[in-house]
Amino acid sequence: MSKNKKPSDAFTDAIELMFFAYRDFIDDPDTILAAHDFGRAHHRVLHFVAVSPGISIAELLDILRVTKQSLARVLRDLIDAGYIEQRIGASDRRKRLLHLTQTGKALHDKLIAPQQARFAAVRQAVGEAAFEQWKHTMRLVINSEDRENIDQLITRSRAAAAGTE
Amino acid sequence: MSKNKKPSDAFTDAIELMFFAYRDFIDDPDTILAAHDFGRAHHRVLHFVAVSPGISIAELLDILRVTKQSLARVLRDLIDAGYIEQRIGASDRRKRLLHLTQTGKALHDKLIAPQQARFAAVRQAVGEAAFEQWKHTMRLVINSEDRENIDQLITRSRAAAAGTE
DNA sequence: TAATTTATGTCAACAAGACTGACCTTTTGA
DNA sequence: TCAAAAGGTCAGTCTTGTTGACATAAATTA
Repeated sequence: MSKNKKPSDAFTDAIELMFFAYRDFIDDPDTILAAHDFGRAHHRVLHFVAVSPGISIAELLDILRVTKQSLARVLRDLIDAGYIEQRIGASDRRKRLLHLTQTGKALHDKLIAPQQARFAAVRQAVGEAAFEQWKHTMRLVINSEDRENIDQLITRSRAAAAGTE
Repeated sequence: MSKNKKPSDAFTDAIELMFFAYRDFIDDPDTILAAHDFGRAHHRVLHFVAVSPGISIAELLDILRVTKQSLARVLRDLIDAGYIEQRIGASDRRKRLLHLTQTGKALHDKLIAPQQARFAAVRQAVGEAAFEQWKHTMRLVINSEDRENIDQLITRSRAAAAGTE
């Protein structure tokens, strides 16, 4: 009975999986952040500075898609608290290039750890191949016009991470 | 050089895919909602009432993981605007069971359409099997203690959707 | 050199949506 | 009958998003 679905009824499971997976995925860092009097907005800034050391304000605005004012507020908090430092650009002295301090790196590591553990468990459960397949599929959920930029960002992230050791 | 990664450097790509995929996934409905003077919070309520007709306030609070006050505000908006109606529970008259009105259903359809289109394109690109594999993997991103509840919710969603035709 | 554009900072004001804590009514069930 | 459960509501706070205006320093262009 009723194996027949309207086309418009499709994909509700996928949509709900996005909601619940994201909800849980973001929950562990949120708990840690609360203890530091920071919020998700601070986390996002910390993360993209971590993976793109030397990123400029304009680039960060482009990734986060928030206004200058929204960014300025949380960035100020992070700088004042000594987690991020600004360096004046060598080639273009108008630019403020952002870097994590040692404390900033430590906090980022602490925030990312539960998310890494989550994905380590997932890969463990489904296997390497299925996990790579998941990433490939997930990439296609992103707007097509953004994919190449994000590919580059992820490549840079890998390089930055490798440089940390 | 530096093919060797620290264990702590792993999964950054997966983490960023979560961020960007969710960002774009949520963007289309947001645009539609703005035209109706509603926000994401309204969307979430509308959605879970759509897929679980007759859901109670307490159940909805449990899914959304927000406070009674947060829910009350947006629910009030939706009821006042005629998108959701409350029916007093037959077996327990303390409960307010939530249902979409015809207008509510129409709005929900409009909001979910771009997300369905997004996943239709993804499934088209990767194939049925890989898409099912993606869903299986995505389910494991959810906290293990929540998975069975969500399985049931998704099953109910399917039933509700099938009943619509 | 002078004028313009770019990158960034900052101020004020506002809105959505989350939170806490208190207190209320209605209904149920022991 | 009375405590517990389901829900409603009030007041106040916080974070994070928004707009629009204006300021400064450095780079670029005419």
